[in-house]
Amino acid sequence: MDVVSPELNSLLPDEIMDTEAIVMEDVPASQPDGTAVQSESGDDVPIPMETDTPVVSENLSFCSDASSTEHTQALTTSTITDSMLSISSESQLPLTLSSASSSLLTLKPTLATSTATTKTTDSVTGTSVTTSGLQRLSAPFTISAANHQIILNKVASSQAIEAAKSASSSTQAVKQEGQKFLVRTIGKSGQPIVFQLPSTGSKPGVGQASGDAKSQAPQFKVVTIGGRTELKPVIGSTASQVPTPTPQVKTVQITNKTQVSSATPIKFIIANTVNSKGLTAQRSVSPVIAGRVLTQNPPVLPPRTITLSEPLNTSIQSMSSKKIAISPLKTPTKLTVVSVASQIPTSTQKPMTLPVNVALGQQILTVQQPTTASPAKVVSSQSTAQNIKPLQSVAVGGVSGSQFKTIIPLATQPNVQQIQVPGSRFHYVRLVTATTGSSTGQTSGPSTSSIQPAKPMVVNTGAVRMSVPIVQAQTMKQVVRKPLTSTAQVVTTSHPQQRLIMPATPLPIQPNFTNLPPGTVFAPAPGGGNVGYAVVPAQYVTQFQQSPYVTLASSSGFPACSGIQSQARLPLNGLSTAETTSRPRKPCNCTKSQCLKLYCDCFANGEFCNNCNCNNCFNNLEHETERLKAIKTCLDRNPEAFKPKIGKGKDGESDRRHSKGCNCKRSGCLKNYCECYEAKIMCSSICKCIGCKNFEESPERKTLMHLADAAEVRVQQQTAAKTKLSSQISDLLMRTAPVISSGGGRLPYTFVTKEVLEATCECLIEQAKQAELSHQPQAQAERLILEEFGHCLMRIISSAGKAKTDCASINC
DNA sequence: GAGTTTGAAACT
DNA sequence: CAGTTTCAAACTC
Repeated sequence: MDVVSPELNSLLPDEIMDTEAIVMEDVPASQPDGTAVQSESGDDVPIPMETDTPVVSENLSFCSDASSTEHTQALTTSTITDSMLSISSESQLPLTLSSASSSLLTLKPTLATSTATTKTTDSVTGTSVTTSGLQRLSAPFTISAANHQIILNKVASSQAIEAAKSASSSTQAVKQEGQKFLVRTIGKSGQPIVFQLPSTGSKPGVGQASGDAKSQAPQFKVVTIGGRTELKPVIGSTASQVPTPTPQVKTVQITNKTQVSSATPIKFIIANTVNSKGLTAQRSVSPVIAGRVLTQNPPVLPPRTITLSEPLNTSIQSMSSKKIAISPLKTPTKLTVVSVASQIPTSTQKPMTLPVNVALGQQILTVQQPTTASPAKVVSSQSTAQNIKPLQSVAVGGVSGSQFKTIIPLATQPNVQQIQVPGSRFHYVRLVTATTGSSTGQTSGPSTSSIQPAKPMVVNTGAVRMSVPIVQAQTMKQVVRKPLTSTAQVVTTSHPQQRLIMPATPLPIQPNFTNLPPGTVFAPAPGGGNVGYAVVPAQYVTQFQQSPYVTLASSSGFPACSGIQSQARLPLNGLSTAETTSRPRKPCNCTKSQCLKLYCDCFANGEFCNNCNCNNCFNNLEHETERLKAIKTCLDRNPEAFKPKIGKGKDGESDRRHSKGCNCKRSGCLKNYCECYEAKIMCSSICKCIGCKNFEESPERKTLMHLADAAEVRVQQQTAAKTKLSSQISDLLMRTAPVISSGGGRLPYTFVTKEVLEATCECLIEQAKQAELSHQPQAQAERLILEEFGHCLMRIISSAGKAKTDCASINC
């Protein structure tokens, strides 16, 4: 993934982290204005994420400014499950699409002006749609569907509709209700898709659209990408028809733009023309597959990728070869949001507004830029949420100044906010000062934790060491990731005192919470106030919660660090917390690495050493500086160094598999040397092991499994036997003790002297030897030993009773 | 418990 | 990226 440039990153909201990639790529203005929409169906290889959280639902709210009358939106979605799509433009045409199921949605308004030129080119590597001229997105649209596709065409092109309908077996009822279009029975679930238009009804391009429709009939071609039919507009233009250079896109599997072909599922691509300078520039869109920026480089023009939050009207042309891959999300569903700005040269230059709300899974990301353009309204609806609570916030931008709406109400204390990242091993406690408490409480949404509600803590960040440089962002938002079953969260804020948790420079530390080992403290941005983020192991948070008032005033990050350095109970290598808690981590024995390299399991698991046998250990808060440096080094070497190695595999494969695969050569992957075997998973295709025997049908593996099971059974039996014996002894003591103690004598166990104990052990050992010599089964041997132990106890008790009786007689 | 084996991590 | 070295855990005796 390309590194975010500082200047671009400064414009990025922090919500972009851990979400689907959102890329806006701008092409220098050396070419006629156009829009290149790259629909791509790259490989479905999911990008490793910090969590294995599958995103079931997607919410996408896309709002862009088209202050001019020209506007083009192209929307192509695929694999949308429980998705919500909200598209809004400054041209007073907010759209809200809410769809469920895996409908393939294509929203492509035709060009509103006769000068518009759209040309679709295809190549082996991709398909691009180049739009020249300005376009207007206006209602009414023609909605047609074909194979879970919806085509919105402002022009009621009966031809296209009929063609689409004829090709579609699914029935749709397109109903226009005032400013709403209700498309029912879309897709498989029948979840209605609502295209909601602004109440003003002012659709600048309606009349014009009709004319355009006549003069320029929409041309849609059915393109099947990834086995799904996609309608791709082929819009002719009276203007200069500049052929679009064939985009050089990797992993594009669109082989035929006009014919149905089978390919991998296409990605979710939104192409939207927005207002910007240099509208004559042809804009090339780089598809992003699973967070991977696939740059299509025009033969002449360098690729340029801009962020959604970038003020396009000011800096598009000044940037070149800058890409930002926003928020790869670990999900099979790919999302690519491409926004292409175009503007009529003669139109009034208006400040670009590109508010974008992207809700992915349980997240809604909001990107907003101040604008002076006409108000835009984003209406987001989430009608298909299954496990999602009602959408808590809908960020609205596009109006002059900040016009965010629906900020998640925060129930937590303003000073301290806990962020729990699903799948992450760490909790993140946002450290704020009291002066910022009132505002930060509003803007951050730590209440996402469904497991550990935040509790008030007194945090003094003034002395917290800020070790990770973070450049202040223009907008400040927080990413709050929630478990799947939790409520969709939107954390949107424009509060200036919150900062972007994302390096503005290509820091080795990725903008990824899970990459941050515990103890990491984000430094406040220069002038950004004393707001820091401390990455704390989950255990620490738990401890903090147990002690509601914890003062973090130590320069070393946490006071009394030694006192809280108990072993963190964090999910390790894909194991659940319960698994890890039930199996305490082994203490390390590092001698040379100072426990600051991944050789050390403690360090690798993001834990402090505690009760370890290591020498010269630096993996503690006393050596925070060295530790953070080591963390940085590790992340520099491997950004995913601190991520669990065991993650979910592809569909159809085992749920758990090694992220990198093993490289075993001599162990046959049947010893704990093998990380796969150690994790109790089988080797996968990505393993590079030699002589692997750790596969499903392996007889060796089965044998080992049987042996392991047998051993486990034996352990359980022994445990049960010991428990039973203990119970029996306890009962026996309870029965005999009153009798003995009633006379004022000693209890039976007081007769267990050293000599008695040694004699008992000798008896037990002798019994074991006899059992071994007689080749008794282990279970039988254990039984005999236990019986002997019982006999010994009985003799002890009997002797004790006899001794007491004798004593009593003597006393008499 | 010492020594050996092993493979990941680190290094070149 | 490949080969080598380092390292600590796993394993054996």
